[in-house]
Formats: sequence, C-alpha cells, structure tokens
Amino acid sequence: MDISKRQLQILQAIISDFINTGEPVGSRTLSKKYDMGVSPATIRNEMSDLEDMGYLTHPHTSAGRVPSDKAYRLYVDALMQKYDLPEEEKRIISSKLSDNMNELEKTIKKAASLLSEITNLTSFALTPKQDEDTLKYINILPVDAGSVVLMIVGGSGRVSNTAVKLNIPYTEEGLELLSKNLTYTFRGKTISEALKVDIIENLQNDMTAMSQLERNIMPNFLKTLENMLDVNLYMEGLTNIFSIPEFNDIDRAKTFMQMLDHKEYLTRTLINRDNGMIITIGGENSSNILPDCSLITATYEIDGKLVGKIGVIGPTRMKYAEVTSVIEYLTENLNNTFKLSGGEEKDG
Amino acid sequence: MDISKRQLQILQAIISDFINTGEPVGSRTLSKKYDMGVSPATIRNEMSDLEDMGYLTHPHTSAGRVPSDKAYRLYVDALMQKYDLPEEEKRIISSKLSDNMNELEKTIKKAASLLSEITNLTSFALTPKQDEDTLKYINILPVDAGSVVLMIVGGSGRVSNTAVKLNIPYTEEGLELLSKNLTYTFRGKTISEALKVDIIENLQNDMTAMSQLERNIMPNFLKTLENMLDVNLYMEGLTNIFSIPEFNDIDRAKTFMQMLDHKEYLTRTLINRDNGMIITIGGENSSNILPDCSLITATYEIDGKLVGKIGVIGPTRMKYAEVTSVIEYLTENLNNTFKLSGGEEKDG
DNA sequence: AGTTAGCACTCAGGTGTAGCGAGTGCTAAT
DNA sequence: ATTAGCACTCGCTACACCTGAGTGCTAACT
Repeated sequence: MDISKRQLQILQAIISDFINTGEPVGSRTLSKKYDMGVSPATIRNEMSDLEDMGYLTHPHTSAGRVPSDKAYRLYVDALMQKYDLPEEEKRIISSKLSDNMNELEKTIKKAASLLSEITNLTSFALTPKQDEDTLKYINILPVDAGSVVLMIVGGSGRVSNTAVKLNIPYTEEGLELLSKNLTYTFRGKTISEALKVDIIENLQNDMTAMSQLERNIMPNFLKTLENMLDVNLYMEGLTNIFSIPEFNDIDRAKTFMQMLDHKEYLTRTLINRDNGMIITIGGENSSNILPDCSLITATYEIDGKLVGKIGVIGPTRMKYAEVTSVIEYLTENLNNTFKLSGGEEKDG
Repeated sequence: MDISKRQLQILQAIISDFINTGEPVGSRTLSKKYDMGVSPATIRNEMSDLEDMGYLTHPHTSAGRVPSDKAYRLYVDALMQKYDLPEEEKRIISSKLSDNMNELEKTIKKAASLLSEITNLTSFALTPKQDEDTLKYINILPVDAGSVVLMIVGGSGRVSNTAVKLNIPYTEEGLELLSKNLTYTFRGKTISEALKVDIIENLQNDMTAMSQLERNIMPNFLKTLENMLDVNLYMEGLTNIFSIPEFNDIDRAKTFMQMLDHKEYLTRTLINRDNGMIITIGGENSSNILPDCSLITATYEIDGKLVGKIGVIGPTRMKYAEVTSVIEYLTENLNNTFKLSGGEEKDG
C-alpha cells in the first residue's frame, strides 16, 4: 500500500496549509486554494486513504483533516523544501554575533535570543560540556585577612572561581607557592582527569603531609573544578507560546511553562540528544515533553572540540523548513565565531 | 469622616477573608464566619459606608465586597499583624543559605528560589550594584599563542574575566609586567573611579607611549570593568502565577509573563526603588506593572556596603503579613551570610 | 475504472432563554 | 441605633436550538 504521487501532493498541501493557518483543512478549501485539477470529492477519497495509512487524523467527524506526527516526519524527511534565509536575517545574525566575540556565555545567550526572535518560538541554548577542557592555570590571590580567591583557567580560556574564607593566617608567598604547585600538577589534564587525580592524591597523602593552607584550599579546589563542569541553560522567548492559537488555553500554556520550569530535567534531555540537527516530533519525544510539541536541536562547536546545543521547542505545527534553516545558519556562525577566537582563520 | 472601630474590624475581616478565598465577601458570610455580634444588615450598612470612603468596591450589584488598593494600604500600614515564621521554614532558610556561603551569585539565586517556594509567588533577586567595589588584582594569563585571559579581582572577592584574542606576539614576562603595572595603578580604586581614570590616562598617553601589548589589552580591560558593574536579575517561580485563580485567564497570565520578559525594564524598576522593605500596591506601581499586582522588595547587604534587592511580585490579594516576614528573615540571613564571608563574626 | 455531483448526516460553536442563588438596598418594626 | 423582611439585581449554568463547515456514500458521468 504505497503512497501515490497525487496523495503526496495532497498531503504536502494539507501540511503546509495547516502549518500556516492552524485550522483543520477541508477538501473544498484545498481544491480551491491549491488548484490541483481535481474535485473536492476526489480529494476526499484520497484524504480518506491517507487517513487509513496514518498520515492524517480527524479531530471530529465534521472537521477537516489534520496531519499526524507520521505526516510531519515524512514532511521533514522528504517533502520539505529548503528555505532560503532572507539576506536581512543573515545580516542580523552575523553582525550581532560577532559584536562581542570574546564572551562565550554572552554570545551563546545572544544566539538563543536571536533564535527566538526570528522564529517566534521558545529557544534555548546549552553552554558546552567542558569535561574535555584542560587546565591551564590555578591561581590563588589574597583578598583580605580572612579570605582569598581561588581561580582556575581552562585551555579554552574559560575561568571558574570561588571566594574562600580562611580561618588560618597565610602569606602571599605561601599562596603563590601553592598556586605554582597546583598549576604544575594539573596543567594539561582535563577537568574529569583532574577530579579523579585529586581524589586519589587526597587519599595517598595523609593529612599531615599537607600544609594547613593546602588542607583548607583543596576542598574548594575540587568545588571550583566541579563548577567548571556545569553547563548552563539559557532560555528565551518563553511568552512566544502565548501567540500560538493551540496554546491559547490556560491549561496547555501552564503545562508548557511548567515543563520549561524544570531546567535540570530539560538540561539532561538536551545533553543526551545526539549531535547534529535532530528533529523529534510529537510522540517521538520522551513522554515528559508536552505532546503536540516538537523539539529541534543542533550542535555548535568551540575549536571543533567542546560542543554545546542550541534549538527551539514549539508546537508540532511549526515551520520546520524555516526554523531548521535559521538554526543551521546560526550554528555555522557560532562555529566561526568560536573558531576565530581560538587563533587564526584557517581558510582564506 | 473618620473610620470607626467597628468599621475597622469589619474591613479587617473582609481583607483577610478575601486574601484567603479570593471571592468577594458578603455580609452574611461575614457575620457568620467572624462572629462580630451584629446582624448582616448592620454589616451591610457599614460596608456601604466603607465603600463610600473608598475602601471597598463592588464587582457588580449582586456581588460581595472586595478590598480596594486603599484598603490594602491601610492593612499593610496598620491592621496587619506580624506573622511568625514556622520554625520549620526558618530552619530551611538558614541551612540552605549557609550551604554554600562562597558563591555570591549562587547564594542569591538560591535565596530567590527559596522565596518563591515558600510564598508560592514569583520571586526575583538582583545582584548587588558593584560600583563601590574596589579593585584588588588585575591579572593577565596566557592561554595559547593567540589568546590570553584578562581578569580583575574585586575587594569583595568577585571576579570578572574576558578572553582576549591577540594578533601580536607576546611573552609571559610581558604579560606579568603589564599585570603588575595595572594592579599598581588601580588597586584600591572603586570600579567607577577606575573607569574614569582609564579614560583620562588614555587621553594623556599618546599612542606611542603605550606598548603594543598595552594597546591591545586596554580596551578589553575597560570592557571587563564594565562587566563587573552589571547587575544580574534572577527570577524564580514564574509558573506560580497559574495557581492563582484570578490569573487563571489566558490574557492576564500572558500579560503577566510578558511583563516579566522585559528583564531590563524590571531591573531598572527594581534598582530605582528605595532601600528597605518597600510595598507598593496595585495602582501605586508604575503603570507598566500589571494592575492588581503588588510588589514587595527588600534590601540585603554585603559587608554593609554593596546592596542588592530581593522580593516578590503577585496579586494585590497576597498574604502580606506572611510574605513580609519571610522576606525579612531571608534578608537577615543573607546579610549574615555575606558578613561572615568577609571576615570574622563581630558579635558572639 | 477513475472522477464527480449531489445529498444526507455529523458535530462544534454561537445564540437565546430560563432558573438559581448569593447578595444588596430599602423600609418598617424593635 | 439595630435588625428583620422583602423585593430586586445580576452573574452563572444548563439547556435547547440553529448554523455552517465538512464528511461519506451513492449514483451518474467520462
């Protein structure tokens, strides 16, 4: 029971009409609007077949047809035509992102905000997982009699720091020595490696072998390292959901918002997704994601190594072609931005 | 036309009943529930007077009475009884906050999240305005051939850093020298002072007087300083609004959310509010804040100097007594936490 | 055999009406 | 000054009805 060419054409029309209007599509509208050379009755027959095949559904007897998840999947995989980003949007993306090349987090945040502005959907961005980042410097600086600042600089230029309260006296030289020792020990190791080493060393060295200063600092060093592992989730355009008619219902809007409120859960979901452009539609998502929602994520790179995620979440009825194009262009730009900041450009 | 004692009593009853139920309060319910020794008819007469005085309103003829902004103001200023925080909540606040005394931003974020959990309202916290913070260290560390990290440590232990891409060769010694020079020049100055000095120096020194390295670093130094001035706004419990019946209406929820989406505007509003516990009710707020919403803010201190804001936003019908108590206890705890991290405890 | 016109049928959503109940305001009695 | 009684108001809910968009089926057409 293969899908015929005309059926494909009809399905295509239904999907794009529904994506645009959000109303179930009827046979008469279809034959009028899309001029497909056959009568509504014929279309009805074909639609009935498409429904049997699982591509369409019926909210109720006397309503038009609505595409199913399966239809969207087909659309995304085969039917969808590439959407050309308007030059205007391209310009905005490139210029706004290169504005402040230096601040990793700020750039990523801005990318998310651009994405939601352009697509009118809720967007998010995950800062890169840093466990493959290496350690470059460990630095301890005095602040006042009772406290110092401990900071760790990564090979990617990222910095993590903690203010530490010390109950013991210390000298500036002592701090400097400890800094140098730590740097010597950990330079070049990845964060995950450093975390392991640290624990082992702590077990081998008994307490007396460590200076009092070291004993006070080491737990904080661990903590700072762990902080460096943290990924951050930025979300933008939360209220965009309200402008989508299907969600103009207090309960659905509520559920949507509450889902987004569970940031930890969302973060985990995003981290676990494959790399590259991934589209999951409706029921394909884990059950905790709202039904009738699609999730599109893509990956960006920093120096071709550390990877973060960026994407959107919205109703299954979304402009897939447009959205994927925007995300693609955006991640390209992010990759370039972050490549430049690491050294010279490679290609002319 | 002064308010009588009995009228006050009735008003008090209406306000607290309405705060609890959210339903307009009728005369019969009132006389039954609050046992005030007079008949509904009498209460009706008094209510009518209270309405004339502007303390009550009528959604429509055959509905009970609802307190006006003026009534809430009176309630907050005079009628409200102090609410004693349950020991359980006190315990949670103290222990959760002291968990991680070191990370300023994290602590503040956690405070906001606690506040929204306890009050079931939307809460926010503003990190302190840092313009009175002084500079302690300026540090420039090499990352790789093309880039360095510039960081500034403040007297409060706060750190701001930027990754800088350099197109010129440099030596580790050169960076160290520049770091020491900058530290020498700026140590002890406040951020605002440093920003001024920097501009002046730049004008005096002509370009040739500065090393090439310096010329590349200085703009980023300025930028990093400016970053240090940034205040951050954290919000928690956004979806709490949905559990309030009055906002169980798509339009109101939408407006509320959209107001909170304008973070810059909200930040400005909060910064401009006076210090201490400030309650603004309904129309007392600037018109951009949703009508029928009250805003409660309080101030916390770091070492008695840098001040940040924390508070809640919710419907005019909120449990003022409870909420203010929670905020009070919370800010006390924040103050203590931040006092400790700066040195020894002062009182036994 | 595929396509189309025609027609009966379905059903969501809007409109109109009636009844209920909570609450008020007024008046007259206490 | 307070209270009981009563007529009146008005939002809310339920119910019936109507309309219009859309389907599915059948019979006629090409």
